[in-house]
Amino acid sequence: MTTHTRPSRDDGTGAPAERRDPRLDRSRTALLDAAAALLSESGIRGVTIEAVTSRSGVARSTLYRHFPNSGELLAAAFQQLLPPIPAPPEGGTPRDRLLGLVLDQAQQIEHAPTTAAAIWLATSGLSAELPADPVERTQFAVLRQRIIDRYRKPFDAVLRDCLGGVPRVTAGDIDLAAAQLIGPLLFNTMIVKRPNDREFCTRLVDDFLTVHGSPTI
Amino acid sequence: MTTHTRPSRDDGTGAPAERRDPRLDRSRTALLDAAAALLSESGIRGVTIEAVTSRSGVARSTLYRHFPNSGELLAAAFQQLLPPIPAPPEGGTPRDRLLGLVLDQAQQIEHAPTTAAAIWLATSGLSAELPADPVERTQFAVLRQRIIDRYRKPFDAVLRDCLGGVPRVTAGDIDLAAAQLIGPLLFNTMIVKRPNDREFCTRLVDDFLTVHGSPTI
Amino acid sequence: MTTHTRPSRDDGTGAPAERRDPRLDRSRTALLDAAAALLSESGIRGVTIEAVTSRSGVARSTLYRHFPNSGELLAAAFQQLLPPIPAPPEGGTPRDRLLGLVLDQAQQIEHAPTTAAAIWLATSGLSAELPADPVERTQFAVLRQRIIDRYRKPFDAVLRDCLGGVPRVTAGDIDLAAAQLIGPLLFNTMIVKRPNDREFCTRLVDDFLTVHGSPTI
Amino acid sequence: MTTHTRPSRDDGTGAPAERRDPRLDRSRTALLDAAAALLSESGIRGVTIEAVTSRSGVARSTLYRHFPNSGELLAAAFQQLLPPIPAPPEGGTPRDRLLGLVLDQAQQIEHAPTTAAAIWLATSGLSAELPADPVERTQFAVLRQRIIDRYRKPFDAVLRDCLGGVPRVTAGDIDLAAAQLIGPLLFNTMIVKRPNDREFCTRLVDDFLTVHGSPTI
DNA sequence: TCTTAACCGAGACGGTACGTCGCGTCTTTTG
DNA sequence: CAAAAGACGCGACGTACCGTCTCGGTTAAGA
Repeated sequence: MTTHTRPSRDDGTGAPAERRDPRLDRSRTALLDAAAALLSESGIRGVTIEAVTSRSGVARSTLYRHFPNSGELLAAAFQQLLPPIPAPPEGGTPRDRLLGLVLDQAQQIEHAPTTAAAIWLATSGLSAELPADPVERTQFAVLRQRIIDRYRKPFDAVLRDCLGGVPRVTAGDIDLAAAQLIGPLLFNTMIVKRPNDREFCTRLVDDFLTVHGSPTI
Repeated sequence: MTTHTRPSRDDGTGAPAERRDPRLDRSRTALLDAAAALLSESGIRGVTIEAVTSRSGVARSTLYRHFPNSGELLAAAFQQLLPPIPAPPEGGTPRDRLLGLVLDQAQQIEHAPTTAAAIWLATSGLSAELPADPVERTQFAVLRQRIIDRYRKPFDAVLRDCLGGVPRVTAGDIDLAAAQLIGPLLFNTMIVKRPNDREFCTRLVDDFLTVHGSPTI
Repeated sequence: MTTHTRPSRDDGTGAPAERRDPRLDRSRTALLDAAAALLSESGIRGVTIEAVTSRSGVARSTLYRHFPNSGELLAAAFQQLLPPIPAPPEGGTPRDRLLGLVLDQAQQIEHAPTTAAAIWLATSGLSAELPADPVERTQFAVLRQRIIDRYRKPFDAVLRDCLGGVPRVTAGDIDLAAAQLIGPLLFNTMIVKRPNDREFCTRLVDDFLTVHGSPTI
Repeated sequence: MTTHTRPSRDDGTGAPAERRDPRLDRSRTALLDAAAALLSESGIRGVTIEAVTSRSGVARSTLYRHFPNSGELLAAAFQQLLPPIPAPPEGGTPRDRLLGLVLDQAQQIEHAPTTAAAIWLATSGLSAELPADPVERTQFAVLRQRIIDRYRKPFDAVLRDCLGGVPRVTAGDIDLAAAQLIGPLLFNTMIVKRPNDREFCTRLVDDFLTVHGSPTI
């Protein structure tokens, strides 16, 4: 089990971590470590309150002081397991960079926790009630944003770069590109259970460029 | 609540329904009706063994004679709720037909039970153990196939038709088309929570044709 | 630990015990045995749901099918421990019989479970909310009645006998006698923590007879 | 809610209250006020550590500096709520004075906190472990003494007075009188849940005098 | 007057017990 | 003899208090 997010005082709320009771961090870290370990070992079903508390040595009541329910705990555990967003490929032709990007994403989708998190988020939205208040940044919401960023961020960089010559690259352009390039990977993985091999990815990129590629790229 | 699948003796196992105790059908139908009703009323979380039995008046033990566990019951309930696969659009230019197809799918993804089922299937694959035996055609497997068909079948018809002039339309071609046209819809719905409006769908189809459209179409 | 109430199908509700699932009796008996044992070993505080279930091997949920809460369980455990109402003394002069009666009661009050039960009942009336519905014969109510009977029954027999010549012995007479003869014992035990020795009891009886004794007795 | 005991520096330990940090008194008073208020509002069950601290604004740790556990706090709260011992009736015939006394006590037993305290004390003796060390004058012990005094003191005064002519009135005589006159009231209240009306009290006194009354009284 | 030690609020922490819900297995009784 | 009825063991949930503890911040008392 490898945890990708370094332990941090920041609890994802963006609040400045001025002076806090250090015990809060201690117990929170212990909880997240245990939860993440259980998650990667036994899957979603393994992340029970009982298992997490007994493994971490943290008391039940303390757990509930950090997370309002088991869903939030799971969301936090997923965050713990998400690998950092890979740096977008920098050198080479625009085609190379786009291809690198798509291959990166394909690999991430292969990576269990990432997809699991994405799908779990979607499921939760259907089966359970979401926290309505958008202000309250729950772990659930944080996780959602991280998942989106994971798809979105690399495109921001590369596309903004590749289409640099073009006056305006709107957000809509990027959204469309992400949908067209990542969506098919998702479809393969989720629905038809087919692997995203290099050939498939190349095809996606080339088709994309056929349509959107300005002569300059 | 509307049930889309007519009550049938066929339990999805493909077994010939020759001579069976009629009581078996009675209780099975009652269970499925109750489960489907609960599913559409209260969502996945509402489909509990207790709720289904008490609502259907069928005994617990009888339920377990039909479904090995609550997951299978849920899968069956989803099937009950899935609308029939829409007939692929027939008239018009290939572009019109493709667009009709994509709009259909966009609408289906909007339709809660369908997406819910798809996502739940994906989640289950992650969190729970799947029935390993591929021979045993569980309701789970049946549901998976129906979901796939739902995406795949219409493309079979339309593409095979549109590209009729071309010597070979391989299965791979169809898979690619489905991935490129449906994947983005899925991405929008699941990840970024954006609606699939008509403009977006049109764009997908046009881009697809720009690349794959032979002069004939 | 000795249990004074024989195991019985009757659960105190007075319902005829026609044909019942024998498992109900099995688990109920196991629960009551465990609870009574814990009660006599560790006192009221020892009768926790956890302790009772783990000791009896009966599941939590089963316990709650028999007793709506831990209070009712405790009440039932007390019943289990109450010794049977002693047969009122029969031979001898009225004075002898009354004295025997009072000595009996003094001894009972010495007997921990009986007093504990009585006092616990009183406490519950103060600290917790009693089941309001008098129809619903909870274990709590049953226990209360048994405690009252324990004081009242022997007097019924003896007084009715002693004052036999007198045309009417009203319920009020018996109530008064019980209060005057048992009350002081209670006072000694509860408030001033003094023992009820033979001398004290004799004194009570003699004083009582001085006042109420007709020439005939 | 009326508190019968004036706020005092004396914490019942008998220690001389020479020079003390005034903050100690401040927090102690706040705690007792809150505890007494909660007790009279919500009964014994309402006097929790959390409720008392949050209501009084006193910190948990401060509370535990004053009271070793929640039982002691409750005992102190009871003391706070006990009305002062009523002055024994002075004028009139001995019979009048005795009757006044008994009616007073009957009324006190009606008064919730007093009985509650008495019964709670009795219960605690059964269910929990008492502080073994007799030297340490806990609030618990103090409360016990106050409850006893409450029954005993008035009798001391009246009986010593009434039987003044008689050479010796022993402590035993007074104990007996208290038991015979108060015990029945207790019995009525605790066991048979019957009210102590004036007729009953009169009867008790008259019977008592029939036996113990010298010709002079 | 200025320290400095006691006292304080706030509340995190490990525990124990509660009462609830859902599962999948099983027995008993009935139509 | 199969279906209903539902008891049963199990395991997880979220809540409520307890008594201990660690924090800094204030404040009264002695230098």
